[in-house]
Amino acid sequence: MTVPLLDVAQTSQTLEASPGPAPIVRVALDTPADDCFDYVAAHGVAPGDLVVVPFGRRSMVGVAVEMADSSDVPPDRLRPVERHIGWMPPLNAEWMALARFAARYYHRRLGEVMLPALPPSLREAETWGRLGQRAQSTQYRVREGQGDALRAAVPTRSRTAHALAAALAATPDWIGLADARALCTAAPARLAEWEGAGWIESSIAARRLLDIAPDQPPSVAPPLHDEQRQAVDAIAGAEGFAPFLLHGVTGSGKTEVYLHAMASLLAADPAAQILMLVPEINLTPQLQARIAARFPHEPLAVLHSGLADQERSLQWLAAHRGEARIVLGTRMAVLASMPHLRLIVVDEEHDTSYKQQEGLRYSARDLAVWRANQLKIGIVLGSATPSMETWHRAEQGAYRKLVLRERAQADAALPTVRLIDLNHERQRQRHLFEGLSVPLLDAIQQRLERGQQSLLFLNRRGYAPVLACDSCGWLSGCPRCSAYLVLHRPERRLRCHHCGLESPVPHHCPDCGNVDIAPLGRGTQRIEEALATRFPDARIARIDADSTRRKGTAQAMFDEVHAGEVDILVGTQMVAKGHDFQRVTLVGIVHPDAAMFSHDFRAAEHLFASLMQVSGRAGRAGLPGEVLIQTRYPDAPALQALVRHDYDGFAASQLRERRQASLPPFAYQVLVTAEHGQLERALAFLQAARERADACALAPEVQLHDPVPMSMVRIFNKERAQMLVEASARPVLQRFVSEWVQTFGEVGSAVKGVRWQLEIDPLRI
DNA sequence: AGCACGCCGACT
DNA sequence: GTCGGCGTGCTC
Repeated sequence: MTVPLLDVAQTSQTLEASPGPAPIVRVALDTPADDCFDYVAAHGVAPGDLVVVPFGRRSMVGVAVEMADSSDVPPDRLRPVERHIGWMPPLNAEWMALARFAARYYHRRLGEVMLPALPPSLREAETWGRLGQRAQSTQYRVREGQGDALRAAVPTRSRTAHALAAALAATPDWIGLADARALCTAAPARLAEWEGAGWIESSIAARRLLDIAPDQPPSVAPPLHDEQRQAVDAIAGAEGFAPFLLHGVTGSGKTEVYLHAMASLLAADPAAQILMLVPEINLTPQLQARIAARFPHEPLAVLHSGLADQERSLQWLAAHRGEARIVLGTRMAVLASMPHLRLIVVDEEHDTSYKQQEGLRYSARDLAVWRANQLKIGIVLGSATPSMETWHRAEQGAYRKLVLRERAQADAALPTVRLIDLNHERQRQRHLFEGLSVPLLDAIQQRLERGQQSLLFLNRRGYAPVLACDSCGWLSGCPRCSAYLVLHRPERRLRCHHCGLESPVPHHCPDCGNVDIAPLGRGTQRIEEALATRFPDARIARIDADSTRRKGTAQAMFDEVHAGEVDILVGTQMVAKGHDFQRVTLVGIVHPDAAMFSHDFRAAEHLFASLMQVSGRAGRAGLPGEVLIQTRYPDAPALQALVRHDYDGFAASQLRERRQASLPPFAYQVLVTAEHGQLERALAFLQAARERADACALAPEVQLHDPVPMSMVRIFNKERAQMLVEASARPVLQRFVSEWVQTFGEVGSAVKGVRWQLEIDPLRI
């Protein structure tokens, strides 16, 4: 079959021919000035379309939100839409409702949510053309005015045809690949007939359809154990909004549950799309491979910030047009347009990466839950250590709890967790070797002798966190931040991990001239070096943000570990997530104590989660695993709970404390941060804002704490202060904040030059 | 947020 | 006499 390609110009022309007056269009633009701006609509502009409009003296891309007959803006000030994207199906009402919710909830303008949610090439009108050419090649377009005829011709009793009809009813002019697939499997003859009748213009999509059914069989799904089976049945059998917490230790086979549930859904509904979120880019390649192997016939799109602009846009468009049946991505993917979304999976739901820490500070996990509720579909939140928020909701019955108690491989038991009491070690006159205790070193030695792997975890990259002068007490502080410059020995540089400042390592103390300046404390580089000294024959690898800076090195290093080419692996948080190291039988946690002194009430929760996660790397394939934790605080509840593998008990005690102290999830919080060259000004801004709060309606029901300097008070020469606002009910807090932020403009006039930000549901305080 | 206009100090 | 500092104000 020869397939005609559409060109973009032709498509735009056909669209412009469509009738209808609708003189005004409201457009969302990425500016804090307002939610929408009114324009005189061009022919064919419809809600959900991307448009280019004049704004001030430049042009901007915006989203046409709705049509209107009139505007509050005087007619002589209304300007016309310059052009609109011709070839992209409009964003649907559900997507716009999601954006609207996020804008309201996070107190941002509509356009500030909508436009950053689009891939970069769509936000820039200059790149529309090229993208259009490429994107055009994968879709069908229903000829103008033929939608009804096509609908009428769809055989009504076929389930796939129903899906097609529904899709056509939603967006009459466009058929995505998923619908075309349905058509082809349901009625290939009919498709040819319709094409013959000139109702559809087909493009390369047809060829892609043939490509998509490749020869290779799907990878064999391993048999499920009972708990997995029950979980899959529950998820697959659920109707309407169905939130699940899948609680299972590392290695209990959560991913298999996801894959089986996905398989069941994809089979049941030929148009269905599934969204799967993972915390980090690093985790996408291996999961992508696993999904592609299991579902070789299903188009899979991947969305994360590591993709080149054009590629990301094409992946996004595949999701948007319903072509991609599975979308795998990081937090940004929660805002992807997916017209046939039927199931959401949030893996490692407790992971703090789901919270965007700049710009629109959204929680992808929370938005995912909202989205599932909006669409009345299922959502699975998976974790070995659920967040207290999620756990609490599950305990309350708002989420259905699915538990995987056993490890999937019957021969893989939970690892033995032992605490190495450093106080005790010292009493026995046993000295640490570069921060490594005798029992830990012995355990590593044993693994080397047995040909097994060891993993050492510490959450500090670099060689040493600070350089110190012995004689005068000088410390290598960052001139721009209230942080120390970290020594990176291989590179012979001092680096600030907060502002990026770099300087060469000084040969003598800049204050007193003393040449005896020494690194204080230990990071991954120093531990790597120490191990190399102690175990000269061992093959040692270090995985952290420094060693994997170059693209692709992380994957290559993980591959080496998997291939058994490494004896000892040293790493940060990066090694804790997602990777199944089959031959690691020892996990050593070098220095967990810093977290015990944090002011953050979530520190214990996060410590427990990260230690539990890294512990899970030990002992997976029939070899018993051991976890050794060096600590000076062996009585810490998080460590004691870890020894007992007792998440439930730990969570119960955490929640008890939180309830007593009225902390989340028993209270709701908003953090206001202010930034200025002088701390006093930042504090003054917050104080002024606080004084305005009394005039707001719900002020008596919220608690405003004192403005205080942030714990990292200075970054890049900006002093930062914060003020915490709390209430016992979310709606109260939301309504209060909505009213209160409107006074911030006046506050800004009173205390000038201060940059402020609102963070809803802050994670770190 | 951008990006203008607008009104006061050091330079050819 | 101009270049440029960022204070104030607007964008349909």
